[in-house]
Amino acid sequence: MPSSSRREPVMADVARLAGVSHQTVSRVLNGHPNVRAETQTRVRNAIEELGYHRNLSARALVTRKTRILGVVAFDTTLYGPASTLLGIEQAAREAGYFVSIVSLRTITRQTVSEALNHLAEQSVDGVIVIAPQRSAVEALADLPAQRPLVAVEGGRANGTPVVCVDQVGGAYAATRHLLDCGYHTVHHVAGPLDWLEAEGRVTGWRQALTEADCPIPEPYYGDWSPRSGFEIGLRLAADSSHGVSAVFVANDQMALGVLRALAESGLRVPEDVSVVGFDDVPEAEFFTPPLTTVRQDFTEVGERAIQMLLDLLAGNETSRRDGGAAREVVPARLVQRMSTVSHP
Amino acid sequence: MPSSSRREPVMADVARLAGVSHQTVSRVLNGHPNVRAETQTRVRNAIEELGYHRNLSARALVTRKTRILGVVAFDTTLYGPASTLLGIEQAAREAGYFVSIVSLRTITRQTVSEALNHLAEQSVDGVIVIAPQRSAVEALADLPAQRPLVAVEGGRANGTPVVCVDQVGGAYAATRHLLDCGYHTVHHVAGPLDWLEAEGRVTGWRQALTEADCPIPEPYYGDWSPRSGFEIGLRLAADSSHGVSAVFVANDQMALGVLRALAESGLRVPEDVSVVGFDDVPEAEFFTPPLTTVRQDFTEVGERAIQMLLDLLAGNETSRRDGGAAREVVPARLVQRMSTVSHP
DNA sequence: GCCGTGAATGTTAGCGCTAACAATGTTTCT
DNA sequence: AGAAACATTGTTAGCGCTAACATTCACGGC
Repeated sequence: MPSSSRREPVMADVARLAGVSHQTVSRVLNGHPNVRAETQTRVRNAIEELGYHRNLSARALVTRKTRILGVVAFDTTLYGPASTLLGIEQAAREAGYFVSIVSLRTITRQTVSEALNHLAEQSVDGVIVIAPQRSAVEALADLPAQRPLVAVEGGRANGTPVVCVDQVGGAYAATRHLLDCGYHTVHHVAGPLDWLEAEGRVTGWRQALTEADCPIPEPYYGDWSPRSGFEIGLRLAADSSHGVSAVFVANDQMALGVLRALAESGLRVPEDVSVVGFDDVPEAEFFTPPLTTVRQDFTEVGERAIQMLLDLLAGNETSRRDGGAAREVVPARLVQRMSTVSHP
Repeated sequence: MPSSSRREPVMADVARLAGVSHQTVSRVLNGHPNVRAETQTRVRNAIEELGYHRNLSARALVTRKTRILGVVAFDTTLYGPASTLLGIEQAAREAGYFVSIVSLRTITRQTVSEALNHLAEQSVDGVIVIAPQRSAVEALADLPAQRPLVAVEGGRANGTPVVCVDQVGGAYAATRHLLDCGYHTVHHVAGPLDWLEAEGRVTGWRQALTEADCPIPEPYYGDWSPRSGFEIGLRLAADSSHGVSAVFVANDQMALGVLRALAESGLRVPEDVSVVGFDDVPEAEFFTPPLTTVRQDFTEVGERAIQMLLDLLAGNETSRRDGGAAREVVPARLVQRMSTVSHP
């Protein structure tokens, strides 16, 4: 079987077959302008015939560009990060880049730094960090920024460009919606405060209450898990005698736990308590009852992050770390379902 | 700022600083045995001092190994694929490999083939395909297998090594559990039949019923989404007059829809109908009621897949496509919660 | 004391590609 | 017509690394 033992064809093989120099093959491959149409065809046919494809290592060695983008992500089993990652990967591939991922189990300065080193080893052309926690942001701030970098949900530490969802606006809309339902105030089940998303949602919630001149109850703090939502839900139920009747929960998973706790405590949603979540996971529509929540367009976030990173690469580092770092905000919008109802 | 304009250090720089040849540096880096301890230290110090790290493109060019593994995945926003991907990535990184992913929106022969081409362009050392659909398996079978490949949930088409969860056993356990609760038979809400997982679960369910000599009702077919579960749930509720009272649903998302539909139809779970799901997503514990389901250890699957692929790479293609392709089966286990109850 | 052995290091030759320059033809302008 | 411009192709020199071979030195057996 000679064909299987033959080595992969290289540019010189194509050149020989097409009767040109290897440089001409390179020119065809790279779309250089000054190649005769007839020569192009001959080269392309030879490429086709041999099943040739470029050796990217050799190319990267001389161009100093790997066309690999690195992504650092945290807890990719959650709907949000997973969707963002998907958007990133598809946009990157579309643009002719490869995506190398590093998933973190925990976010600390050290793990973030290790992840970036791992990607640096690979000489990625640029990095996207899905960095929802304050510690990640700090880790980024500390690190020498040798390489184009875009943060997703990352705050604006040290002038890193950022793409994020309008957490404040989404939370404001959720809270406003509950106030519009006729409640005197809205309780809040927040996420862990070292998460920027949690903080933004607290801010939006508080802002809506302040504007409407409502009392601002102490928020409850969960850890995003259904379990924490459940436990807080039990406390909410106990407190409901003294007026808990509208709750804005910082994510859908905790909202699920809250719903469950309220049900177990004999409270009906939305008749006794109205609940709003955040994320709009695919399941939210089928909770009991279907959850009114705030939709985030994660795919859009991923696409914009890649776009920003590509701009950075094209602009050859221009406008980076010049104090005027870009910040793109993707809007969030309320999706009304059945866990909220107008209240007399 | 001279330090910022200075180019990245290369092996020769390290060699100069350590007073050795570049080859000795290479030997230290690659753990060759015959280097004096004192020399090693000098080299390592020089590496440290310069912040040197190898240029992997140059290395790959000569070794013909990129140390990149490719992963082709489908719908990574689902809990299962996302978890598997996570396990794969972490195990690969542990082993000193990089992971390049390609996410597919749809699985067809063409998209799978394109994804593999994309990875081939990058000269990945090996590929893992998370290939839960029959069409993916067929696409793999068609493709020239130039490169070590492991399939996850992929059937055993054409002798590709496979890692998968014991779908049949899990479904059997779920069905058996419902029979043990005292039901005369168990209805099944299946996934789309071109998914191997759906097929395996149907098989396990049917097997348990056959063994117990129970009537085998026609399964309902959904598309994994909560919505399809909901719609089927409404039909189940309508049918419940003639005896639907135990349901095994092929995944937790559809089970959620079923629960919702039953509740809307005024049927209580588990008093009127018992329901078992499949997957054990983190939310399952907080459904209304908490869902009895079958847990799959996706992380384990990912780790084993990497292990298998590394073995393949180490064994230098041995034992590949020799008819005796490996097949590892990861057990699934029933998690009892509150959506099932013993029935008189 | 001489030689074989092996440990420790250095030297050389590419891997396959692109950038830079060189060498041709082919227009086009004056 | 001659020169200047341009289009088209070829030639050469590395990019930074590892494999293979070459060299040096120390040591033990005879």
